[in-house]
Amino acid sequence: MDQDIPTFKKEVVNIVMAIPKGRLMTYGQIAALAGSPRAARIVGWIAHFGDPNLPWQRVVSKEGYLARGYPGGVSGNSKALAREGVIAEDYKVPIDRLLWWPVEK
DNA sequence: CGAGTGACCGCAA
DNA sequence: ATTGCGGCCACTC
Repeated sequence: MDQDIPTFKKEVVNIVMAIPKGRLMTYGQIAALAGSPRAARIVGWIAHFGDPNLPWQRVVSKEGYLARGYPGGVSGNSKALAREGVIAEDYKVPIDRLLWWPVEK
């Protein structure tokens, strides 16, 4: 199907929207799945001007640190995650065991 | 049309 | 370990 350059953006949105509750994903991961492993910045840009309806709260940095531009700051992000059962300690989440992979076995 | 920015990541020194 | 820079795509001025 006319993937027609589905616009990297569309891919990112699709992936983020597919993140299950209680799971986390990193910008680099999403960017890589979208087609560019180095376009993590674009993912961040999309988060700001893309679709605010997507669970960006489940999207964190490589080490598990919450995003900076999130509405309310990391505090709002950590609270949103806590609501889903994700324990954010020191504005950081145990991504090591909560990191979700789409092709994950 | 050209340049700059952006919620990041990876490598080099 | 920390600091600094480049890179990628899309959008705004």
